[in-house]
Amino acid sequence: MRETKDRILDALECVLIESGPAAATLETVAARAQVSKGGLLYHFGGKEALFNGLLDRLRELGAKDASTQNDRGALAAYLATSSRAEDAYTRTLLASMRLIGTPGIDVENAIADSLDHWADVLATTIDDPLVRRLVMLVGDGLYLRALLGAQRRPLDDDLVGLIESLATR
Amino acid sequence: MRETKDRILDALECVLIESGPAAATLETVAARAQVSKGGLLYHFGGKEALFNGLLDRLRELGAKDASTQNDRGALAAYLATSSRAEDAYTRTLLASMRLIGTPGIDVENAIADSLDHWADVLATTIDDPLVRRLVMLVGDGLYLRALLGAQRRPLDDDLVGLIESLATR
DNA sequence: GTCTATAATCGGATAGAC
DNA sequence: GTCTATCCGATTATAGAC
Repeated sequence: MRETKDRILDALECVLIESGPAAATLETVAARAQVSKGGLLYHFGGKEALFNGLLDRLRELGAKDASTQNDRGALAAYLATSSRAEDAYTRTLLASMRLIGTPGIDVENAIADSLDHWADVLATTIDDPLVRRLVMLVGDGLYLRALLGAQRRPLDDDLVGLIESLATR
Repeated sequence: MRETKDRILDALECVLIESGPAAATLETVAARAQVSKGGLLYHFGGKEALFNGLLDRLRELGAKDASTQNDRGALAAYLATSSRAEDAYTRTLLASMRLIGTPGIDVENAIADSLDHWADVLATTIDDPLVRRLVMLVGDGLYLRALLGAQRRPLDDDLVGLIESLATR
């Protein structure tokens, strides 16, 4: 069976995305991961440690994503990722966003870093820093909509085309 | 002295923005508003009612904003608003965003409506629906950054210029 | 490494005085 | 309309068995 620690973090993501931070009690998360409260507390010393565990995973996945997609069409990849919640990275990011404002952990910085790391990836494709910032903001907007739970309608091809025409002019 | 109800909602906004939803207990909010827990509960029957009170305020301010800024340069107004947290509307919106994922109240819809109402305002300025969607997403991105607490650097004039050139082409 | 039981705390909500 | 006192349930965390 998969590492218990990972299973617990998966469970945390589920609970956060489905029911929000208030529902993410130790007991609920433990039950979802099929361990007892005590079992969970063996792996994560407390609630803060649990949440920080999620942020660690976010940083990990972010780094992996960056190295992978450096070569592919970065722009298309970025816009696609922002509007899709199926891949592990986006799931973790969305779950982490539910923790914004939790005292004692630096969610905001972890997320901002995670978003900003795309700027480096995009730099290989888009020369104009102004256009790059525009594209970043569009991506951020897509993430906000995803956070609001908007049905994840894939970005119109037309809109992608418009953005690409800017990126390559 | 200002209406107690309003003072309580002001206090709620402060607590939410400064310390997040977990810190927004009845006691903390009441203290900040300089009333007792009992006093707060006289005006809002419970926690859900309190939170819904904030969403009501959001809808109210949104409607007011819409009618006011219909005539001005809507695009510039929108982009400016998104990146500023001083005005009442943006404060309320940012505070409401901290409630995303709270069970029992429909924060997500209230916020999505609030953001979408700008689409109508922008329609008076931007004909192309594609460009309009692009501008909306940029605005959404600015709000996400504001939620993350990014120092609210005013949007570069250059970027506004780029967007305006799209809007009027 | 995982469990059960329990201690200690905190937060929401009620009742009733003023 | 506002306060204090109180109750009750939920939640975090600890202790110790297996």
